[in-house]
Amino acid sequence: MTVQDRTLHNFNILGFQQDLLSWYEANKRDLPWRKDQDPYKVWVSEIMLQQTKVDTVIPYFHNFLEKFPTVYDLAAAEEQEVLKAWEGLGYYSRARNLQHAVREVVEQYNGQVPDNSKDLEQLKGIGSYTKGAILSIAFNKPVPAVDGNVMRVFSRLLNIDDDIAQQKTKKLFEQIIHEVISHEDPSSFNQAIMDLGATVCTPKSPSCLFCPVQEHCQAFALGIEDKLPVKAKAKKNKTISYHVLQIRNENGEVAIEKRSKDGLLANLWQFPMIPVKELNGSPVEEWFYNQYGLRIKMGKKQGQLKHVFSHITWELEVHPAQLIVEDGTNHSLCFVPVEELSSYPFPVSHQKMMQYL
DNA sequence: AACGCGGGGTC
DNA sequence: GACCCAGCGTT
Repeated sequence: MTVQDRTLHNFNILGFQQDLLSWYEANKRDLPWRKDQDPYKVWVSEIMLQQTKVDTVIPYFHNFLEKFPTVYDLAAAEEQEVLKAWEGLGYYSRARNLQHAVREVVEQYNGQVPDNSKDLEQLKGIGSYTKGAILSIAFNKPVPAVDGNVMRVFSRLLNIDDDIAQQKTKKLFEQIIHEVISHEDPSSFNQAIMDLGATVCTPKSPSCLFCPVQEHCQAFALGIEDKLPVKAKAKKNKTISYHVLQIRNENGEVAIEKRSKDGLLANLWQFPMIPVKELNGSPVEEWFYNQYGLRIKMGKKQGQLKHVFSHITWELEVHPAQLIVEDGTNHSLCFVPVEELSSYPFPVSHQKMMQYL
């Protein structure tokens, strides 16, 4: 059974393309990365837009392009500079992978973003969606760019109830778009689906009465648009408690450290964090000495905050502390003046704690 | 195939 | 609270 047999047997492809594209021509959003088709700008915007709303991305996009106008500027930058420009945007591996890939483009492709699938998909951070987005938007090639929007729109259009959280469902939609995409204007086609998904065919309360492709939509005809798409529930979020120390030395400088190069918030900076679970009732000062080899005296709690990630919740209790002896031995802490903190990339949770300094 | 990976907005 | 968002890399 082919994709066409299962889903497209009664779908008016040419009529759909025409209705979609003429709606897009009249209603497309005015977005900063749509001013030209510079592949580098398209690339940066697509990485920023992964799991991130347009309104959040816009100021970051402007700032990033101002700091790193070309692949050469980004390739030459310090990673910490790039992370600083990404600070607050989340999913920081996107920034590190983007710079890694841009350096490869400079070295292997003479600074030209590849215009073919084979080369694009082996660049770090470019998966199936981003590859399709770059090829279609920047190079006008008829390649599917299937994201959450596309799966939502087409699950409703074609009444497909496969779980969109599954990998194989994304492949099904890529086959469908392969059949349906406009070869006349693939760039507008892919962007039109995204605009439609963002502004009309929304996750909740879609505006079917104003939908330019309503007459092509099976879910609307059946009155089941609010039942689609089907998506498996996410795993439950776990809570971890920490004491966070804002340690001053005799010069009033404050202690920060760089996080691991792997895992959560990789390579960002933070105030030292003590997992409450590891204390087992023993004093923080003792745990800290065993871990860092430095004597400190902890002060009274200054405040607390809760920070929710997609898969973890941090419960943070903020304490001031004083360094007793600077022994000059190896430890991972840097003592820096408070006014210099703004030059380091910090997670949002630690930015919020700076009010207690 | 499942999981780790941010942060903000909406209802 | 739960859910969503122009997903990807690792295991």
